[in-house]
Amino acid sequence: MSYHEKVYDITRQIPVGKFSTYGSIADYLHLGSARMVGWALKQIDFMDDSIPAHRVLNSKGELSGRNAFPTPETMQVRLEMEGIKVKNWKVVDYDGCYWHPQELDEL
DNA sequence: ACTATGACTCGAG
DNA sequence: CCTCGAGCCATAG
Repeated sequence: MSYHEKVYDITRQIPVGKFSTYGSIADYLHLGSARMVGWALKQIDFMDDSIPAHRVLNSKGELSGRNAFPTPETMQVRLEMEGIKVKNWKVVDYDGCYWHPQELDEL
């Protein structure tokens, strides 16, 4: 299983109304670099739109990948539809919506 | 083999 | 809030 698939696998498991970050995913999968997560995610839009890539943000809760979507607003609109408030390209309630893949092991 | 480029991150100023 | 530098590593040319 390539690391892209692992990234997609984790991304698909992010709960609705929550978001995760490149760093936490890279850390959970032991990729050694958050850049790899971002790289893997940008490959998605043209191969599988069932992956909620909009729920993966940078360490500050900012929508750094908005430009890779059809329109920059797509990412924010999807997040707000799921209940995550976004202001000036960043999550308002960071601590309240943050989700770490580590929680998969605690179930 | 080498360089440049990221949906990145963290600390310092 | 913003800028820099360093560390990161798969991919593209």
